[in-house]
Amino acid sequence: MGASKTHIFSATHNELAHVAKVLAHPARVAILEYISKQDACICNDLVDVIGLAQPTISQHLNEIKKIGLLKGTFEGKNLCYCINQERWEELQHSFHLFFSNINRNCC
Amino acid sequence: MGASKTHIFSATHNELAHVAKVLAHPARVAILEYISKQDACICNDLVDVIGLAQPTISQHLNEIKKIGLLKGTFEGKNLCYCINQERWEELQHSFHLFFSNINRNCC
DNA sequence: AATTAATATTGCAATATTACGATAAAGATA
DNA sequence: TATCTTTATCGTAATATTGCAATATTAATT
Repeated sequence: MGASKTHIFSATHNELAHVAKVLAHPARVAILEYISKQDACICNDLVDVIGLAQPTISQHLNEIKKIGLLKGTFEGKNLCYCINQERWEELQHSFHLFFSNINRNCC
Repeated sequence: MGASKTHIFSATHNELAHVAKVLAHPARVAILEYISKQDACICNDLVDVIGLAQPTISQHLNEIKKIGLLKGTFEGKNLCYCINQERWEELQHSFHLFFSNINRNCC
């Protein structure tokens, strides 16, 4: 087999897993941290900052974009993007919720 | 190629990615949520609760165990385990830190 | 010691991810 | 229009993950 059986899990569980998957690569963690700490939009220094080839960075950025964490313009040469703060806080909340639900009386 | 270039990233980034990878599968999210909400230790109902074959559950549990999220006894028939609360809070803090660092003045 | 009931490991097939060279596409500038 | 600069896509090889059947292991019970 090899494909995850997503249909047997709840939407909430699938969504958290889907987002976690994007954070499950150090390059994407590094990219997100770098962008989120910038004062202005990002243009083209990620390849130098991260240290992976340009196509690889482009693919990682696309994964991040797919879960809605980036906003800005993505057309042609003058692209300019940054963190989508609303989505960021949404995901922050999802992880907070997940980690909040723990029972204290156990072994 | 195909292998992540972990050596070019910081320990912090690698660690967060490593933990996120464990959360990057709905079965493991479901398992963690189920265990964390139990009043007592877990014995053997996970296969029924989750709906995957016993070897698959065992493998997922092992992934969770590897990042230190489970504590208890894991020997033979009478195994009995639950969430390692200290580690849980440690990871909670890591994700909180990651999501806290965002700059507000952007596009 | 044999049986039973539970989890762990092995082996394998299917699928997904990672990375990058080559190339394409888009837009600014000469 | 030709050129330059930058990002996106394609193609491909290497590696990792997912899932389960078969089997092994473990320890309690008979």
